[in-house]
Order: sequence, then C-alpha cells, then structure tokens
Amino acid sequence: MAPPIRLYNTLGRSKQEFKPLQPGQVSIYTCGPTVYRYAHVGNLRTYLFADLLVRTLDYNGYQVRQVKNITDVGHLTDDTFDRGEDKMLVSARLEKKSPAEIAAHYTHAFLDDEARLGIRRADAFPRATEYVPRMVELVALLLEKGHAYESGGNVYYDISSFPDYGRLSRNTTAKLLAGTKGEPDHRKRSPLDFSLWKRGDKRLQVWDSPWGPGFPGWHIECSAMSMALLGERFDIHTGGADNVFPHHEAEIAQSEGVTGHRVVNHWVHGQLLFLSGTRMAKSAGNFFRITELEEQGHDPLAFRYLALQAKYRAPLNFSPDGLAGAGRALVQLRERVADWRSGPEGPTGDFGDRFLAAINDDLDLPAAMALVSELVRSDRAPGSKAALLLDWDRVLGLDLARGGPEPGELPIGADNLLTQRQKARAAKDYATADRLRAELASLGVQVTDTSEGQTWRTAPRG
RNA sequence: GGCGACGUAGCCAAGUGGCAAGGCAGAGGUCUGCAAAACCUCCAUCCCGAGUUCGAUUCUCGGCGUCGCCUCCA
Repeated sequence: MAPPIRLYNTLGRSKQEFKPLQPGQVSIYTCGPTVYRYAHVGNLRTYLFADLLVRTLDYNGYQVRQVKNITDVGHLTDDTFDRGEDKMLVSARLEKKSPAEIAAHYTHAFLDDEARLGIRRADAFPRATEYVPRMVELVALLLEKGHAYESGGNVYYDISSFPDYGRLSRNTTAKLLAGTKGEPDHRKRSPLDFSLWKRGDKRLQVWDSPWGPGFPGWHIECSAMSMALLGERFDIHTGGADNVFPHHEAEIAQSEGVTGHRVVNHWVHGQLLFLSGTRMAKSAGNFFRITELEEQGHDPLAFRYLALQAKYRAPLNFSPDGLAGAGRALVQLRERVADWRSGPEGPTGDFGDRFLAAINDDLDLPAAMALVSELVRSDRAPGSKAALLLDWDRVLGLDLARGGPEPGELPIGADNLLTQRQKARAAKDYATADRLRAELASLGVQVTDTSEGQTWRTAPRG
C-alpha cells in the first residue's frame, strides 16, 4: 500500500495530498523556456524538478501526461509605453536570422540539454506561435466577460474585475499599488493591469486580430496552451519560483476569468540555482551551460546527482567543487551496482517502503539519496542491493546501469611500459616498477595493483 | 516601500521540541612491497539576544546578515 503523495502547493503554502482529477491519471503543465538563448543549468534545475515529479508519479503507477510549452514569441522587457525590447527579435537582429530560425536553433539545443540530464521527453511541446489564434479567442472572451478593456489599440486585463488577483503570490493590489514606481502608462486604468494584446505592425512577428495587427501579451500563451491541451481543469502546473509573480498570478486571472472556475489544482514551484550567492541568470552572465560542464570533463548526470541532494523548494548553491564531488559519488555508485549485479539475492527489508515514503513526501529526494547511502553500506545481499538501486533509478535517473568508466585507449608506448612493469614486479624490482608507474601516469595511464596483477585505466579527460 | 525565503561542520545540504541525515573534502586505522581502491573509525552544542518549556537548532518576539519576486527571466 503506497503512502499518499503529498505535494507542496504554492496556492495555500502547504503540503497537500495529491488527488488526481481522473483516477490513475495526472495532467501536468510545465512552464517551458523562451527560446531566444541557450538554457543554463539554473533553467535546467527547474525542468529537472518537474521530471522528478513526473517520474515519481509514474513510479506510483499513474499515467502521466506532461505538456511543456516552447515560447517562441518574445516578450517585452518593459511593458510601459511599448518601450521594451523583444528578446526574440533582439536575438534575431544580433544573429542576423529570422525569429523562426532562432527559435528552431535554441529549441533543439534545449531538447538536447534536457536529454543530457536524463529529463524525460514531455508528451507535447506546444509552440506559442501555433496558438496565437487561440490566444486571440481568449482575449476576446475576456473582453466579453468584462475582465479586459481596449485602450489605445492595446488590450489590458482589468485586475479590479478579478478579486482573487494576488492570492497566489500573496500580494494585495493595494500594497502593490503603493510600491508602484516609474511613470504610469495612461492607457491603463490601473498601473497593475497587464497587457493581453499589444498593437504593432513594424515587427518581424505580427498577427492579425480584431484589434488590428499586433502580438500577444506575455502571460496569455500559457493560459491558451495549457487549456487547449489539458482542458479547463488539470492537475498540476509547475514552474520556477520566479514565475509566481507576475506570470502565474496573471495566468490564473486569465484562465479563471475565461472559465469562471478553478483551472489548476496544484501549483508547484522549484527554487532557483545560485552561483556565489546570487541567482544564476542569463542577464547577469553568471551561468554555465550543461555542455560547458561536460567539456570541462563532468558527467552531465553529476549535475543531476548534485541537484538530487537538495530539496527542490530550497535554493541551491552551485559550485564546481560540489559538482566534482557529486561526480565522484556517482561513479562510485555505478561501479558498485556493476559489481553487485550478479551477486546473491536476499531480503531487503523496509528499504523499498522507505524510498517510496521519501519521494511521496513532496519529492524528498535528499532523504531518498541518504537512503541510497544507507542501503549501499548495509549488509544486505549484493544482488538485491543492485536490483533495488536499479529500480530506484527509475526515479533518480542517474543511469546506474551504465557501470564503471571504460578503460579507455592506451597511448602509444604505454603497452610496452606496462609489460616492463609487470616483469619488474614479478622480479620484485619495486624501484623500477614505481618508476614505470610514474612514467605511465605522466602519459595519462593510471596503474593499479590488485591481487590478480596490475590493471590500468586512462585518466579522465586529457 | 510591499510580498516571500533563508542563515546548520572546510564546501554542498537534510532534519527534529528530547542525545544533529547524506555527499565531497580532511584525519587515523586495516589491507597493500609501496601507492590507489575498498573497508572501519573520527570530524558541528545548528547567526545573535530574550521568551515559552522539565528540555529549543527546532516554537514566539526582537536584532544582525544574505537572497528572491515586485520589468522579461526556470
């Protein structure tokens, strides 16, 4: 009997028992990337957390449908007076490519990056540009229902028409107003009203609408794509903590404004990745791509291991040392699984139940990882330890079946040195043997003596 | 200014009203010709102050400090 899954819900700020709308099935919408640049490991941490959620539900026997949007329409950096720049279009200009080319390039890179981290493919990756007609419909409905107004060619959401505005982020409109800075945009009734549709015909990306040519506001796409693919009610919506306000607050106002009822049951947000105490961000330039870490000799899954050791709801401080440590631990774990696989089997006690209890408790992967260590050190039968670890790997996603590192290719001349060393050792000429070991090491070959003779392995990366 | 987090060993990071998980690094030991690996052992009174309590790292209040959101951002 599996313990119930409890998930923290940003709406309500508490762990709540997860109950799917349809028995045995779960619908998840994961707020995806805007594809105007490469994703960094900070971005990927959020998709990793969503992946762990999907895998946990799958492990519990649920049939999961996950939708992850690809935003290939740029958003303005500043909504006021249309001053902001659109990042998609900036990238297109800088790289002298069309927005579609930019989007295609970074979308592929994103999917590759996800695969490197063992993130399972979502069931659907809707593109925002393909849902603009649906967005236009939603904006028209919001106008019809009195939640929006047209002004100066733009359409704005009237937050005073939605009393629940602020419930997710716990901001109140009165306090938000007090904190308003900068000059007000006089086309808006309230400075807090946000854009649903922006007029503009001089851009590279323009669509027709009842309000003239233009482009959609920043939040409407998620309302459109989530409801188009998952329906007017779905189970879980994931995203980064930075999206709570204003993005998801606006999404709730839009989706519920249109439908008149609650759309998302569980809002789950993953915390951000930090580097030297500040948020890893594209704009700050303090980031690593997963491919960069790979070029430095790290296994991409070492980052996954690192992330598994922290709660998804807590900020995580990234450091190259921490990553290296996680990598060492991962290699060792894989070697053990390889060693134990063919060993004898036996009972594993309550380890399986404890693992399930950990992951079902709001994705407590740190507890699960501690359990991995406890199991490894335990005196259970090796074959069963390996089998259990491989079973857990369905959730952990660390590719534990991979085995130890490959011996690698011997550099030229090393073969001869190895033979000489073997002879020297047989003759108990240890001075020569040690000299040859040092010589081999300088060639990048690590020699180890075992009871069955010497073994070697090429050093990781040259 | 508003909203929200957080401050635990050298680093990363869990956790609980009652002797502080785990990983990496480090120390000692076993093993080994030596080394490596492996194995064993060791390594924190939890930012400060006050309060509640038999007892607080864990609850409350007050400091100090760090960070996130309030512009696009995972």
